[in-house]
Amino acid sequence: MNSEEPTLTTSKPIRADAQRNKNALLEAALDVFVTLGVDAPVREIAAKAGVGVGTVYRHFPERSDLIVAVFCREVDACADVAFSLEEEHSQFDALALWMQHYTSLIATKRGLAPALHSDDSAYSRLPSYFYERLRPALQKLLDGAIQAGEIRSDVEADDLLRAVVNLCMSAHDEANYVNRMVSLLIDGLRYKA
Amino acid sequence: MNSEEPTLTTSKPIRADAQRNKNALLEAALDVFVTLGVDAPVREIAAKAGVGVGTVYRHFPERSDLIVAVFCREVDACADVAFSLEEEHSQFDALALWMQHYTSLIATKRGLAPALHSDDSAYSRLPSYFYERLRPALQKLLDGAIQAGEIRSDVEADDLLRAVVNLCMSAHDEANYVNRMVSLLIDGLRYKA
DNA sequence: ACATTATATGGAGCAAAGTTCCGTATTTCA
DNA sequence: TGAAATACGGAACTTTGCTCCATATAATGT
Repeated sequence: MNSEEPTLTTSKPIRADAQRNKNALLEAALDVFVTLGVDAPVREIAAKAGVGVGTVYRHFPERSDLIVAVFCREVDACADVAFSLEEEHSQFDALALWMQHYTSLIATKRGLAPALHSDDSAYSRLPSYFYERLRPALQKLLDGAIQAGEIRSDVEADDLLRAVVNLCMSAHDEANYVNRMVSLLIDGLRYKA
Repeated sequence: MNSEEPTLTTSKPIRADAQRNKNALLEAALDVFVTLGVDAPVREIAAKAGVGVGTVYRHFPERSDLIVAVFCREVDACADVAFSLEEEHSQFDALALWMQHYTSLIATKRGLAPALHSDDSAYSRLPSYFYERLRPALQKLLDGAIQAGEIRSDVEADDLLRAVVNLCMSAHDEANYVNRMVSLLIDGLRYKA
């Protein structure tokens, strides 16, 4: 839905070049994380974004802040997809397609699932952001499908979100396994439609 | 059960001081891991064991080998406890006490649960060791309690082992929560004794 | 007991990666 | 256009995994 600076408490106007660099950094980081994993060196990301390391640390005081920012951005995008899917598909299809989309988010971004369960305080705000952003999106799809009589009504959004995270946690690189299990979950929703 | 050098393929006899240092290292590492976490610097462990870093790397070519060795040792100890408990308690009590012991193993050793689910190839041999060592121990206790008519008979050892790992994964530092859930699991076993 | 040899040790030093600092460059605004 | 505010780059510092090798220690045969 929204995409730009969410901070309504904008005390100071951000300089144009700073904003540009921040975006470039987020894009470069996503790219590098997918390729090299979240443990990729900061210098690598800085180089890919065409900035110096100093710039990275101005925007993201530490490594983990950059990781969190990238993940939050992806979570936002994933949540937003729910609304566009709902406009272009039947209730159930929208739900099924979203679950697929969500699953690939978790499966593709190595390090997201671990970060969600990390005891490192640097990642402590991730879980709440994650669930509070995605829960309403999925809930909306579930409600729609329930209203349409396409799925059962006793399923919690959180349970589904967690289930996928957990499945991906213990099944690295086994995309087929994960897809099979997620399909099974979705089919389970239709039981006693 | 066993405790000493398990390698039957002992090609060369190990020098006495080497063995001593290796043990000191394992002990120091466990200590440091519990205090500082598994990310503690190697130098710290070497210092605590009273050896140089070179010695650490002779015995454990890389950091992760030391971590794995420490965890395997703990797993061995935990499996062994099953037998002594069985001798001194009723079947059900032995089972309950062991589950408690096992739970604290997982909950206390930060980094064990994550390592079990890590996609880092350095930890790839941990999961199989873990389950293959603990499954028989728990199975024995379960069978005993089943024979005594104290618990139901349709529960898999693996399921219980995994359940505790998963519970601890998503509940850092919430010992109370974990204990409550594990108690619930154990009570569940008695349902329809 | 001692010499010989195989093995193990310690810790300086190297390399990689996170983070800081500050002189310089760019943007903003009047 | 000029001054003030802000941001930038990247050298340098720190931490940490790991290697190397001159030295020390244990095992073994005499």
